[in-house]
Amino acid sequence: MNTSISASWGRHINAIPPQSGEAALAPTSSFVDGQCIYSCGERADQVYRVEFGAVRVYRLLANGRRQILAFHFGGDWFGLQSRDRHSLNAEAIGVTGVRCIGLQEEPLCRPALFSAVLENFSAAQEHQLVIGRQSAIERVAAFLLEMSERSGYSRRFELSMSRVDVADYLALTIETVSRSLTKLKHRGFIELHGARGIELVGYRGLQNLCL
Amino acid sequence: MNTSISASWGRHINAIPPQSGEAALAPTSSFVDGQCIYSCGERADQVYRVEFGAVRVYRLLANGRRQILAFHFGGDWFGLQSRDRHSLNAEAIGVTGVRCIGLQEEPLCRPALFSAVLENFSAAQEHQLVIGRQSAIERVAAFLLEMSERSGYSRRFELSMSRVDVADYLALTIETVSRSLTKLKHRGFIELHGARGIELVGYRGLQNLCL
DNA sequence: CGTTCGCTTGAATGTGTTCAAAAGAGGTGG
DNA sequence: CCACCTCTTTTGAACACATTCAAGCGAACG
Repeated sequence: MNTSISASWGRHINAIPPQSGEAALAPTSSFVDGQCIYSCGERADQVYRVEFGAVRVYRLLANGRRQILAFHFGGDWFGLQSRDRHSLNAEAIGVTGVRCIGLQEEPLCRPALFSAVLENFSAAQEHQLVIGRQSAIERVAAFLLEMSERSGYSRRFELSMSRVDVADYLALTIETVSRSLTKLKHRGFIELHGARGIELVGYRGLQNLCL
Repeated sequence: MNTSISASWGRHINAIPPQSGEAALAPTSSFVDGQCIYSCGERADQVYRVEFGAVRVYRLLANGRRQILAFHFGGDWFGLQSRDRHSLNAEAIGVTGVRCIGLQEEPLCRPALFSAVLENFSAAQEHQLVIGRQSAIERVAAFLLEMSERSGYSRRFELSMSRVDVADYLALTIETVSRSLTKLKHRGFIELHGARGIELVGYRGLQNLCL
């Protein structure tokens, strides 16, 4: 159920009701794969933090194309907007737990939020560089390094997202992503274990590709 | 002196010394065209606000390519980083006045700064979309609309930057930018007045191109 | 065992890049 | 004021890279 551009879920189907005390201030909602966390046009009166699983933040264009602006994993804050309405969509990737915090309860200028935005901003800039000035194989290499870093710099890890997601994140097609992965394998930089399993053999080599 | 990737200026050559009172807290420095405001690796202990002129924020890649991440104009804040050192470069475009504010004097979480970062973040995301999922002519159209908006939605305006800057902002080559402008002219969307003068004839048409 | 879905591979096409040259614009000096 | 120079921009033709369309493969599931 990953090809959920057209078949999108409603909001908060499985939302865990807020409990008394601490949980009321920061309730955790659970989402299934492809389920919408918030969508473009809704009021942006909450910020979110990933507890487990992963989240994709994206926007759809008129021609039907999709650009994923960011992936968020455990501990990441997301959902902060400059205006009062969301201009993007957020969906769960796999079973995902998200802590929601109302902005009225939370001082907007809390240091943690501030650095969260700066972190998001920095990541967006980094990604601008990748999709702006890197070739297909370099983008895929950069992506793998980013995912490795996000999973604690592990040499072997499982991608939590499908090829479609990777392609829409890197502004490529799934075919080009697939071809680039094959090239990286043939050049001895990576080893593929099934569709999602990645092993970085030539870490240095990958880094050299990206800059 | 716009081709100043290799021939870069030193910092603060024309920096106006801080004056007593209010100016000491927020001194305004003046920069000439192409002059460096801050560069990658320097300590990021200040935030900046454009008083007049324009600023380009960019990064150079190993292969010599440049990606301009943002242009900043009068009133815009820039220079905020998540880490303590700049990961980007900032240069003046034309004669430019910049107000510098030390971060130690300024509470980092001031609402104005917070919304400035959100604004920057939002612009970066918007730009990700443009360079990720738009064709050359759509990017140029989006750029012209952005510049028009930045100059108070005027139908007729002068670009403050060269074609090289436009190209490096849109992740294209100068040739492609030039060709796209010509196409837009032939399609009756714009009128060109010299190299920098732009007149938007078909505002609606341009908007339809972008989404 | 057959179907479905996601991924990979192949061939043709198209869009943007690269290299090269010409045309404009702006500035200086005679 | 015009000629000349330089730098930017435009235009042209060949090329490269990613996309598109199409088919084949493999794993998961009923």
